[in-house]
Amino acid sequence: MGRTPGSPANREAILSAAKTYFERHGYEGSTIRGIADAAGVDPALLYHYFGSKDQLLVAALQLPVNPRDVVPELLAGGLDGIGERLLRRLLGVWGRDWAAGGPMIGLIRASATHDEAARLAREFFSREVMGRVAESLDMPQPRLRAALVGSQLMGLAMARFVIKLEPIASADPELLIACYAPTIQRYLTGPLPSDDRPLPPTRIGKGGHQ
Amino acid sequence: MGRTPGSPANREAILSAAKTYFERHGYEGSTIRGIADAAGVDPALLYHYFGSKDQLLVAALQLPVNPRDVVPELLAGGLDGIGERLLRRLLGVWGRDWAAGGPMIGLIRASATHDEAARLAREFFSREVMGRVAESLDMPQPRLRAALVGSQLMGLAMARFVIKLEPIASADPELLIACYAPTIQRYLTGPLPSDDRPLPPTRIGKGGHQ
DNA sequence: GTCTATACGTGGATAGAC
DNA sequence: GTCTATCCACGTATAGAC
Repeated sequence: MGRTPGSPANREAILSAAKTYFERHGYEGSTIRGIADAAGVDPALLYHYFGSKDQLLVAALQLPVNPRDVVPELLAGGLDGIGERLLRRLLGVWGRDWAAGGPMIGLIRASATHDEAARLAREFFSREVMGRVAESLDMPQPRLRAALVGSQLMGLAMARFVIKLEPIASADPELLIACYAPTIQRYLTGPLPSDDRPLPPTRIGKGGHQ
Repeated sequence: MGRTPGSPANREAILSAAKTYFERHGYEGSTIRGIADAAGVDPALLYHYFGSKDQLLVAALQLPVNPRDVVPELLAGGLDGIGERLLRRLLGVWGRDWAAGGPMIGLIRASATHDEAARLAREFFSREVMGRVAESLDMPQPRLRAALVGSQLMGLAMARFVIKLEPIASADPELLIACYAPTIQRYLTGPLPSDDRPLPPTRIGKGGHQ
């Protein structure tokens, strides 16, 4: 997608600093001045490049990998063991501690206090992730399934990186994979309750598309 | 435990307002002035009663039900169907929308940006919840099990109340119970990976107590 | 117990020189 | 493109009158 307008010396530094800053402190906890300091540039530059704190947030939280590519790639391997592959991939991206590259953590953190970040996360999840899954997953109620998966992954992220709940926080990735894979697998391919009994008027999975 | 010192007219109003305020806006998003306004009192009163914003937070986030009582109560019903009972109980407390009484949501929200809140959540979870579970649950690796449960519950809370991810956000509680109960049940009573293969030196469940 | 006034810092954002 | 200076709003917290 070409190059974003104006990518000289410091723009990347700002973006990189903003990424880890939002990741650790959330939205309100992050300050323009603080990010500027971390990037080693003048605060005014952030406005010059991004206009506002909000816009810096959305710029910083662009994911390094596009689910548009990843989701089909994971599904291409077949439904068997997809839970395990998904987890292994994700934990690889997140890293063990605060290695850069976990803007999703930043998004989660920011979502907790900042409404726009929550909206961002919601729309991203609904459109990019759940949409893709719904397209490719040959199962009833794909949106519900994707949301269930998302909820468990968010919980894992919270426990491991935000709350730092032991033993999850410092557990070996393989242990986490082994623990969570069956859950993810069931959410994606297992039986779901409303297969049996019809649902109250919450219109779920009705209409089939999206 | 008796009565906290100085419980006149407005103290309860402040506490109640602070509860819902932290619940919705997290820690940094909540302001002394805002809480005071919501409670209909003067900002200075908050300092008079609680001393600081931090102390107000810990006062406001005292859970209405004590896990010390709830955990044994749930376990008393036997291991069969404990996942479902746990979920039903929890969703009942949380309510459908922003009915007061969900300080746990506030704690989660605040934890995302405020380190002390995260520490609070961690210690509360480790000591109060996981400790109780470990005592009463006759299963190997009780701490890991409790943490897994916690992670899924946090994820559910995030999806339903913070990110508002559909269809989870507006789903009928019974649907959620049906979806999540098997997961919780497996985390509590199902087989866990490290029953088979020994773990890397992350010392989990080794030593047995706390 | 309750409120007014205020100190003091810090945050986001802008104007304009270089 | 980069930096200095600055505006202005709002945050926590305190002192002290009533």
